[in-house]
Amino acid sequence: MSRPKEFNEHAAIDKAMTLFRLQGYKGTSLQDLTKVMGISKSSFYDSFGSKRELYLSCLSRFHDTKAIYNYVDPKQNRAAKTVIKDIYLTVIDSVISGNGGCMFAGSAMEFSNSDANVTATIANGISHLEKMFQRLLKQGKKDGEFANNLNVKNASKNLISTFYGLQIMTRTGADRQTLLSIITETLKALK
Amino acid sequence: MSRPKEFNEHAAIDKAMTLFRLQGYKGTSLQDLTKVMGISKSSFYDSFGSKRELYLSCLSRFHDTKAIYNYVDPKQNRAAKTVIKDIYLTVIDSVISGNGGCMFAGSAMEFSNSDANVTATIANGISHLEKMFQRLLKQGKKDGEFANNLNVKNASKNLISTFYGLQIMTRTGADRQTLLSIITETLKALK
DNA sequence: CCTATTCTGGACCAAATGGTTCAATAGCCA
DNA sequence: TGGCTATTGAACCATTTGGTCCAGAATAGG
Repeated sequence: MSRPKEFNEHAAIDKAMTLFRLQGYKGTSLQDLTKVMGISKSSFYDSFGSKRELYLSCLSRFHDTKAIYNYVDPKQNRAAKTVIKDIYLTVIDSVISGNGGCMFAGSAMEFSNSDANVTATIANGISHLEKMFQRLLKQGKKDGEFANNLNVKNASKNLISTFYGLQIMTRTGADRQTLLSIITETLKALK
Repeated sequence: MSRPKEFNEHAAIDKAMTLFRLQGYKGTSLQDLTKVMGISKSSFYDSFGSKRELYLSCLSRFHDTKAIYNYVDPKQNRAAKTVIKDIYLTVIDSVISGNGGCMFAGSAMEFSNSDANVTATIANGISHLEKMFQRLLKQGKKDGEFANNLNVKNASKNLISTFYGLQIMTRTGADRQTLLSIITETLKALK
C-alpha cells in the first residue's frame, strides 16, 4: 500500500547544500531551492520543515558526507605531506569549480554574529578537521617527515588556519602559483 | 544661501560599512541602513544612489580608511615581528568585538561567485595587504629577525593566508590561546 | 523677506520573500 | 476496486524587499 517516495531525500539535500554553499543562506530563495531539488513547495515543507531546518540539515549532512575528513583514509598509508597537500588542493578546487569549498567557512561568515546554534555545529566540525590533521601529523612524525619536536596540537591549528586562509585567497582571485606557494611554505614549517 | 548638509557623508558611510561587515550585503536591509545612518529613505537615495552603490562605496572607503594597511606606519621602526603580531591581534579583535574583521573577507565570501566587479576591488585591496607584509618582511630580514634566505614574496602570501585564516577561526569560535598559537607558529616559520 | 538647497515623512510601487492550505491526482498494495 | 500515501499545483497569506516621488518644512545667505 501507499505510494513510494519519489525523490531521494539525501540527493535533494545534497542539491540544496550546493546552492547554500555557493550563494549562502540569505542568497538562496525558496524558488531556487525547490527548482534545483526538483520538488514542489508543498513537498518541500512536508519533507524539510522550513528553509532554516533544511539549512541545518545541509550543515549536518555536509559534516557527515562532504567534509574533507570523510575522504582521508588513514589505512592508505600515503605520506602525510602528500595527503595534506591533496586536502588543500581538493578544497581549492572545490572553490574554483563552483562547489563552494568547505561549508563551515561560508556558514561561519554568515552566521557567527547571529546564530550560536550554527556556530556550535561548525565548531564541532572543526574539531573533526583538527583530529584529522593531528592524525596526519603524528603519522608524519613517526615516518620522519616532520621534526621530532613538532608540537602536533599547535601545528594542527595552523593547518586549519591555512585550510581556511587558502579558501578565502582563492575567492579573492589568487592564482594557482600563489596558492601552491602557500601550501609549500606551510608544509615547510613542519620540518 | 541654501541649507547645509546635515549629516556627514563619510560618517554615514562608515556606519553603513559596519552593518555590511557584520551582516553581509543580503543580510542588511534598507531599513537597517537608514536607521543606523540616521537619514531618511529619500536622503539615502539622493546621496548614495542605491544599496548596491553604497556597498561599493563602503568597500572603497574600507580600502581607504579602515583596512589594516592604513595603520601600519613604516617610520615607527618597531620590530617587524611585533607589528605583524599586532596586525593579527587587531583583526582578531575586530571580529570578536563585532566589527566584522576585514571587509574583503566577507565580501569575497558573499560575491566571489557572482560579482566580478567586487572581486576585482578586493583583489586590489589584497595587493596592498601584500605590499605591507613585504615591507615588514624586508625590514625584519635587514634587522636580523628573519632568515637571510627568506623568500619575501612567498612568505607574504602566507602571512595573508594566516590573516584570513585567523578570522575564520575566530568566527568558528576558536579560543584566544588557539589564535595566539597560530600567530606564534606563523612567525616561527619566518625564522 | 526671498530664494536656494537640504531633508523629511509618507504615500506608493511592483516584486519577491518565506510560509500555509487544500483539493486533485498518481502510484502502490491488498 | 478500494484504500493508503506521496506529490502536485495553485490559490492565498502577510511581510519585506529595494526603489520612486513629492509636498512641505527646515535652514542658511543675500
